[in-house]
Amino acid sequence: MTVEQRPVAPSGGLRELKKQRTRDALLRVALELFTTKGYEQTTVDEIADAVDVSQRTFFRYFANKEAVVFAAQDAIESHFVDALRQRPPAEGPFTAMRRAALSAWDTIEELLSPVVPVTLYMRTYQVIESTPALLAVHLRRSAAVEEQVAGLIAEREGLDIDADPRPRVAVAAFTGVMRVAGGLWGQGEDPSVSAIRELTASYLDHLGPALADDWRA
Amino acid sequence: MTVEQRPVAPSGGLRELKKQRTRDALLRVALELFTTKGYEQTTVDEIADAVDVSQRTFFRYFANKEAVVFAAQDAIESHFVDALRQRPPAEGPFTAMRRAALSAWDTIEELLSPVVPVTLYMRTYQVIESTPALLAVHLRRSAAVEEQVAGLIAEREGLDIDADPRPRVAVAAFTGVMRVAGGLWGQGEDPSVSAIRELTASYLDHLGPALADDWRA
DNA sequence: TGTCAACTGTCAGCGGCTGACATTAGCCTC
DNA sequence: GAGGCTAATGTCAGCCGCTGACAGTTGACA
Repeated sequence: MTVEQRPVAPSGGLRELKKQRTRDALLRVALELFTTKGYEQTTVDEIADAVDVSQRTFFRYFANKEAVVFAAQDAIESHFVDALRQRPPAEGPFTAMRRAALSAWDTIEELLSPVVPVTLYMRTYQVIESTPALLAVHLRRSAAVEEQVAGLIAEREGLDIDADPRPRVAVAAFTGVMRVAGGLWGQGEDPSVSAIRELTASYLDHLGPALADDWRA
Repeated sequence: MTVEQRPVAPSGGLRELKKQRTRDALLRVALELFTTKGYEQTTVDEIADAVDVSQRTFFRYFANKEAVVFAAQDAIESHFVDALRQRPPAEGPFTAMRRAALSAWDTIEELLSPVVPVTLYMRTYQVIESTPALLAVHLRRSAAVEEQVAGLIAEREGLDIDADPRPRVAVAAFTGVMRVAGGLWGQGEDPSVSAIRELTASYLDHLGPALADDWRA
């Protein structure tokens, strides 16, 4: 009942519907402000005022100012994890992660658009990458996902995650590369889904060669 | 008292010395408090009071509360970068990074002890790993170092960092593994330098095997 | 319609942090 | 030494994020 409701699950009730509306309004207004005047330049009071709601109410919907920024990211991350779960067990760890990532990008529009315009999210991502405080939180959240993914990989391979280092190591390398791609995309000029998708694919392709200690081959 | 003493060292001024002392005092008191009662449970006012200094003065020495925590980390990171710079150019990227990391751990005592007791730093590291806000900042800082290291690697190999993805990819994989080791060490029970050193070495050894897509070999 | 529970607003307050201005104290010259 | 200069510090006021407490409002449901 507190802060982390799902954007979905409407199901009748005027009360529920109003809540849904306020939450959506807060989310969109906030992202709009963040992407136009910047995250730190935007005050929680401004957001609340724009939605005609008290500041206290804002904090009843979102645990803190950051939480608004990562509301969409939440969905995306579990989207990727779901995709990974559906990979056939025969695929090796890297193949599975790679395909899960790419297929997650492919279906991101359907996932996001009910909640937030996709282009707004894309701009939000760039705000994350360029705002130190947000980047820090983003990295920490990624680390948490990473741990979860490592667990999944260990499970797929029938390994004990605390006994065999390979799941965590492989996932660390994988998400490290993903992060590089995301970072470069955030700095680039093409804020489209296809751009980040291609970057991801290309950089993952370079992981193997990059690990050889002799690059002059 | 009668004899006028000329300061032998040019940096000997009383003013400079006092500044040094307050800074050191703030640093140690802060780390001591953080490691005993926790980072968020410690107030900047407490720290300042313990050193008989106004809160405002604290913020003149450290940009923010976090900065105290990472003061030592600063030294360590540039220590590693320096070690990497001194690696013979013939070494491949991974060999160079690996040896730089291990040699940095080997000489960490001499580096730290003038500023802060090494055991205090070790405990501080565990506070970082277990405090979400600090972990986030730590990861962001690591990302910055990563970028710097990628530049160095590119330079060693005579590559254009924006044209060839391999430097960033390799470094991302490398530091990903380092982070896993650091995280596990922070959760473990042996807060010694040798423990983290061994963990680091062992996990780096697993990077190659972990990247093979078939782990049943 | 009236009761109950959920949702919201208001208020007071804490902690991190900053700008502005006054005060102290090291430094340097005469 | 006395006095002027300036860096370092203290004090004060205030913003912003965030929280607990309490009271008022408004859906839900008998």
